[in-house]
Amino acid sequence: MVLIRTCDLEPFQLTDGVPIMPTTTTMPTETAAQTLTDSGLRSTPQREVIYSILLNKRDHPTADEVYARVKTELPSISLATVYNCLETLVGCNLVRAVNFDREPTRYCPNLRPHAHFHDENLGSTYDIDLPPDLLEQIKAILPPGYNASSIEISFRGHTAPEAAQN
Amino acid sequence: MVLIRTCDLEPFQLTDGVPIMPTTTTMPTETAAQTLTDSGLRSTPQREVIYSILLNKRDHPTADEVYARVKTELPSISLATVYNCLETLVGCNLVRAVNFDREPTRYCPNLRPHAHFHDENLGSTYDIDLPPDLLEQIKAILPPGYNASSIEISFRGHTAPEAAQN
DNA sequence: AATTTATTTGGAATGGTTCTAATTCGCACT
DNA sequence: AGTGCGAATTAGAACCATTCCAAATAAATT
Ligand SMILES: [Mn+2]
Ligand SMILES: [Mn+2]
Ligand SMILES: [Zn+2]
Ligand SMILES: [Zn+2]
Repeated sequence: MVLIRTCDLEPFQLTDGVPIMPTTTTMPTETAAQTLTDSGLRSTPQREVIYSILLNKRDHPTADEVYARVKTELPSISLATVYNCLETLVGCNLVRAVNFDREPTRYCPNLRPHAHFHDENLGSTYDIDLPPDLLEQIKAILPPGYNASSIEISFRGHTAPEAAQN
Repeated sequence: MVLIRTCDLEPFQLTDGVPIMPTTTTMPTETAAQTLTDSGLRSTPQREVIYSILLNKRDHPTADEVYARVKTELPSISLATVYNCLETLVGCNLVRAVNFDREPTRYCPNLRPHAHFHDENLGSTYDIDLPPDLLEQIKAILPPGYNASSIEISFRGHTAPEAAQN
């Protein structure tokens, strides 16, 4: 894995030549470290590694799954720190928390407006891109006086085997 | 409160002259007892009272809130039974479980397709009716091979004081 | 280097929900 | 109406994802 930098601002990680970067509407203009310090927080190895783990495998892992993955890089990290870091990353809008019913919270670095599809057979979660016009239509069903700060759309169901997923 | 019966099939509860009934697209054709026995389950006082409590005050109560309300009618009921009954009512599609992030599950007797708005100030939850065509448009964003068995749409935000709620 | 403040850490606590095993109930069949 | 049997209720224990706590460590500031 190699760190590259585009525009002298954005450090992206290369794995097998595939650039890994946060999925934003526009190109990201800040590194995670920048976003953290901009929010008055410190850039720590734990936060950076956890963020990179979310970027590298976007399968919406739970805190436990993140814990298992980060331990290979930071063997002495604690589960409490994983929770703390994930909360911090969510707090500065680098990551989104995704919930399905009462299952453990999952974490997603995709910052574009998108819905989630949860395959009940596989337990897998997929991103479904949300057309901007549809998002507007959905917001439009709210009666006057209802001011939404966030919208969440989630599907449950099954995926056909031929719909090849990552 | 008076129990009335229309069509010799549907027992509705009258509170101050206002008929209380499940909110379905069409008029309900079965009583709760019917739906239960049709599902091979028994109609018990606990199940009936809990269902009537959900119909009478549609504020999306939690299991604890249902417990507090049902105790006035069935003082010896247990919290475990409240959970059991709610699960049973959800299982035979008389009631829907509604989740906001990791908050306690709430329960809703509105069976029409609708979204939920959660007021973060008041902690209140409101039903937002969902136009059928919009529901179709939302389903249409799924790639081929993704078969959704349920869709959930939830808003978080604040309501203006003049948007008078129940 | 010393001080200050933020972060990490292990372990305990929390709280909504589920599980367990005993009791009670509803219902079908005498 | 009484009996038997499976279903439902009950109290309390257990579960488990998450949060809290207080001590240790690390990062920034002086
Ligand atoms: Mn699942
Ligand atoms: Mn709330
Ligand atoms: Zn996602
Ligand atoms: Zn509802």
